[in-house]
Amino acid sequence: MPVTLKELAVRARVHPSTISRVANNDPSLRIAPTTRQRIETLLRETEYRPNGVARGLKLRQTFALAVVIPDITNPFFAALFRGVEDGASPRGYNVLLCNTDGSPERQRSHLHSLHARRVDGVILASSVLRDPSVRWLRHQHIPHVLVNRFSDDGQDAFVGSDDVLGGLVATRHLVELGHRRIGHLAGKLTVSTGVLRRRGYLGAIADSGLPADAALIAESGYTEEGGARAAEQLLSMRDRPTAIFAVTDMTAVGACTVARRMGLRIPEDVAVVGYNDIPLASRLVPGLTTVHVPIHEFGAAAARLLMEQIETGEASRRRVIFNPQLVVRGSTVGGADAPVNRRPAAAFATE
Amino acid sequence: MPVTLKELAVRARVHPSTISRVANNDPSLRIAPTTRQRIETLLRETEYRPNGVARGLKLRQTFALAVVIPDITNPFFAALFRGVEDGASPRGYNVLLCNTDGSPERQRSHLHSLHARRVDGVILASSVLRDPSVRWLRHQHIPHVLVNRFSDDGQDAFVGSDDVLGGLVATRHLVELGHRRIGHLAGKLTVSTGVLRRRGYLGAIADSGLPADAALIAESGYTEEGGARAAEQLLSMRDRPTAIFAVTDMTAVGACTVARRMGLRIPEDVAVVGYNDIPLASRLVPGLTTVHVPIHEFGAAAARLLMEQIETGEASRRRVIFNPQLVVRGSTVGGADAPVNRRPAAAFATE
DNA sequence: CTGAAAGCGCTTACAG
DNA sequence: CTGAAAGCGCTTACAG
Repeated sequence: MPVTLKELAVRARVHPSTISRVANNDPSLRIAPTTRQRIETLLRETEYRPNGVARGLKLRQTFALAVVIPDITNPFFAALFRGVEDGASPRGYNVLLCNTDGSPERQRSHLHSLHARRVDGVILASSVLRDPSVRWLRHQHIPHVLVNRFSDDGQDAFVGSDDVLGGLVATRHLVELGHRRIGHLAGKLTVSTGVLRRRGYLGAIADSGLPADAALIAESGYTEEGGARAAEQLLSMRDRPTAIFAVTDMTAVGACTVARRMGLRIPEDVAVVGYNDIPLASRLVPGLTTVHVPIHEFGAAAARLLMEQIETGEASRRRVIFNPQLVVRGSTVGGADAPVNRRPAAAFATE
Repeated sequence: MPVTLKELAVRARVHPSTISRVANNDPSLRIAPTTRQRIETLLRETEYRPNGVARGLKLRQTFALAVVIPDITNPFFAALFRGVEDGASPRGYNVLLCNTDGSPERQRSHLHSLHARRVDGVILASSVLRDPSVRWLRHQHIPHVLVNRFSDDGQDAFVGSDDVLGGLVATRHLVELGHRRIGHLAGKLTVSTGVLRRRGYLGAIADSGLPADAALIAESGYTEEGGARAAEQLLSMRDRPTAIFAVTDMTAVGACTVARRMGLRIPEDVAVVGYNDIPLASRLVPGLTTVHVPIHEFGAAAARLLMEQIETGEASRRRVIFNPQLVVRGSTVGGADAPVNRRPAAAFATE
């Protein structure tokens, strides 16, 4: 059992409160230098560290944050988590990690458990539109920040990218390469990224004067498997698309696998664009053209926004929106994977 | 502010302890059915959930575990974490995640912080041999399990693979393919996996009757960059190796990148074997031959071993050692990546 | 059958 | 200059 204030008090022949004050460097404490000396030595000898649980009960602050995501084995969320920890850890917070696998029920149950644990705040990257769990967070006055996906527009602190713009530049890139039939592996209409990236796609098609064709949109969800399934559907059409914009890199990976299995060459027979620029994207052969977003920065910015709420005690609706940037690789332009590695330009943040 | 026992007691006109007993389904409680009814309704209406911090203080159990790893963006550790959470979450534990980036100082500081927080136990995957932090965990009687790497042989609960055997089968595979000069990207001698996999490599070389050549061993550490650097050194030799066994998949990835940049074909000019079989390994082109270990199971087994210690209150030195299994892909055998093997990997990843 | 009390280990406003 | 007390929100052995 670690040493307690009470035990130290006995050994130093002072009151426990005095030990506490010395340990916490209470500036209002006037104390005989010799007594302070004695206590400080004792503190060092015993390596005293206040019991965080008792401290948390008294102070009503646990210095624990939580990150709730679909799945940490997706590289996107791993990078996001690092951003959060790198932002929060230097300021004394520890971070809990909860995976939902996209299940609203698991999300709900995790949030209840985190609330019972009195975490100081929650970063949520798994929300859907009009998410009951997010509304519950607001109702409970639990400091929270949504990342990547929002729930009710403008109602919560949020960090993400301009998904309409991202969908637009991705699709416009394909238009400019001369593609006339461009398919879209679409996210769900219940998720903000799904709705907005699709809107960007449709906008670019409209701008280009190409005919809109609903048959070119296949809902893939956000999994590699879903991407494979939806791509198979598009690529089996009589008049199949020569290019595909996928709502995420993982769905794009599924599409590439299927294309290859169908004997189609990338990019000659079908060009593919993803979204997020996860580390995997540049390692594929050919490299995956994708919309770069600063994932690590998402996490760090979310941590900042969250700690700000915790420290001021006020809920915030601040939004940090990063500018997405197209990164061209071999999956759309043959030879773009030249050995010389191109670095994505720094993204611009608006706060 | 969430509702407390005291407030509920006032509303139900009973003593707080009675509410607590009803909420916890205390079997020794004899209570008038009508009173119980009244209390249960109140509990439901208010969605009462006991304050976990207060509960933790009283019960001396926080139902929080911690996972300490070098870096969650390494797919190996992401899969490991999932295993832990999947094992611990159904039993009511939440899991904290701490990244050390391989720094002993960060590891130490994280462990101190976790101890102050009174986590019920720690799963540590970043230990070195004779690790002072691990000794500190033992000294503090903090339930802990080491994963993948051990510190002092047999002194702690441990989950891992037979690293000597793994190094042996990987290297023997290259010998059997006819390679006579086989290089090794070696882990550090301060880390158990580094020492043991190297021992397996040396054993296979000795068994085959090939001459041992110290120049064929280059220390890479465990990063992709380290792998690239060390591989460049080996592949620049006059009498360069025709095959390389890398201590982990990530270092193997670094080696492949360098080989390609030097104009060497894989596997024709240089064959490469990794270790761990991270999800990335099967997606590379060519696929990476590697030593498969059940990463998710590592995490789940570690969680089991840890919860066992927590629940019995006794430290354990139990060891769970998995058998490594060679997986042959295109990085050592041309054509091993035949399309027929190329099902999309089972993916539960969402973005 | 239910209540009153002690105590987990802290912090801090108040006394003296 | 330091101590004594209250209280954060629970649980549980003990009383009645």
